[in-house]
Amino acid sequence: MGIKERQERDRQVVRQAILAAARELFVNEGFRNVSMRKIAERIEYSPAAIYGYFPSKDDIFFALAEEGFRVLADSGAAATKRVTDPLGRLKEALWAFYTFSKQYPQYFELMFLDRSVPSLNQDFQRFEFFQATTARVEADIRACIDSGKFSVGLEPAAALHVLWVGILGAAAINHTGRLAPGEDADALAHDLLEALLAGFTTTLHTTFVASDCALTTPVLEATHHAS
Amino acid sequence: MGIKERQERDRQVVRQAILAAARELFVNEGFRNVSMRKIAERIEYSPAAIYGYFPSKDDIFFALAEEGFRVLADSGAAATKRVTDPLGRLKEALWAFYTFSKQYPQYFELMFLDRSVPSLNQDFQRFEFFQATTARVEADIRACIDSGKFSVGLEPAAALHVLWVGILGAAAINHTGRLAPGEDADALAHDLLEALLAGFTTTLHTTFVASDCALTTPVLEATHHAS
DNA sequence: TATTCTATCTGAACAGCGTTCACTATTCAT
DNA sequence: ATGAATAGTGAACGCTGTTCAGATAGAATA
Repeated sequence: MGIKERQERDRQVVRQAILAAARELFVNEGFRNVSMRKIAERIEYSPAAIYGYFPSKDDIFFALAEEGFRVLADSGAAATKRVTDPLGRLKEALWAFYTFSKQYPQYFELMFLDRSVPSLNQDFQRFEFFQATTARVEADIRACIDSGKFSVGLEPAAALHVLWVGILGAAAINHTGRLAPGEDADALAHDLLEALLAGFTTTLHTTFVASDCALTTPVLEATHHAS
Repeated sequence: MGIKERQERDRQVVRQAILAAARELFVNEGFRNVSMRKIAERIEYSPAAIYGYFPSKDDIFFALAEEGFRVLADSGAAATKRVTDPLGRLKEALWAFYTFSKQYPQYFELMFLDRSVPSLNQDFQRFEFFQATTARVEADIRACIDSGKFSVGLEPAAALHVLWVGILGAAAINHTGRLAPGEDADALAHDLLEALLAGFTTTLHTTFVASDCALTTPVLEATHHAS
């Protein structure tokens, strides 16, 4: 009674072929150059055939994003494998994220910058790989706090988000290339992490209080923006 | 001999009508929902007519981005208008950027996140408004350093980029909404700036040296990434 | 005034896109 | 051998940015 199994196996082969073709277009030709017809041409099927395996183009991107999170998680694991010092592990993990954004710019854009894939906007928190990774880094941050290396007045989860969002900004600016001519994105990412970690080791939590400026309310209430 | 002038005036009227229609679609319906045909329908012209005013759709987006930079520059100017303290001005300017990203998400995406408009990738440094604004903030940073408020071992330009890239990351995460369920983007942006400024006031510049980890070389040389 | 020239706008078309659907061909279960 | 289920196709729908020949209107010239 191995017929059903073989059929299922065949299905997976075609499914993987679709994903491989999509991934190749995605990585090499870029995000916007992936089309159902191009995928179909590469696997020598008709465009309509793909819809027997994926409900829509978005679902293909969703599957690619899952791959991306797997690769990112493995990158982080590999980067922190040989380091036992919590602060060292933290640095490695953060830099692994930045490195990932440079090595797989298309994946990075899909996973963290793009808004055009509805399923990704909705089910973002479902990616276990990402959750597992953040949990691991969070533990390192907690260790840094407990050992007195960090005196930041933040919960580990919040501190992680601060660091991660910071390096995300550096990755984003490197991705778009929107930098002043003389600036180097790598040095920028480096300096940013340095400043953030320095702030974590010494912050008295009084530098940036809300009453200093209009931090809690929008600065622009009425603008001259044309409607 | 006012005929040429009137013709030119009429041209500008139509040109502005095109931009107004594009802007309305852009702001209300979103980035990807702007199409030449929809613009044409709104101004009651044929789609082809637009090409007499803009060489391509990209150039319309370029013009919208210019508007965006103007709005952003004005936001920054308004936010820092009543503040004379350099550090206060710096905070206001940074927060004005974050506020802008929330108030005009479509502009923000076009100006700082998107890569699908070729002309923006190429001519980014040509936006004078942005340059003028950064120069002003840079002066405030220099004042902070000179007065001893900042002991950061960075040039004002580099320090500005660090701060700006940090808040850009917070804006980006708020834009995509890719945050853990319990997290608040505003608080995150706040904590990030706090940590960065704290790092600037106290950093000994020895926290994050390259030799500590593989900061200068990619962590992922060989991955299991399917080719 | 009649004619030529110029600028502007249109309709139709091209090539591409995601997606749907009636239909065929193949394979499995009875 | 017959009926049912499955996989894949070709054609089409409505959309996209863009191009181009032709029409129309107005200004400049004779």
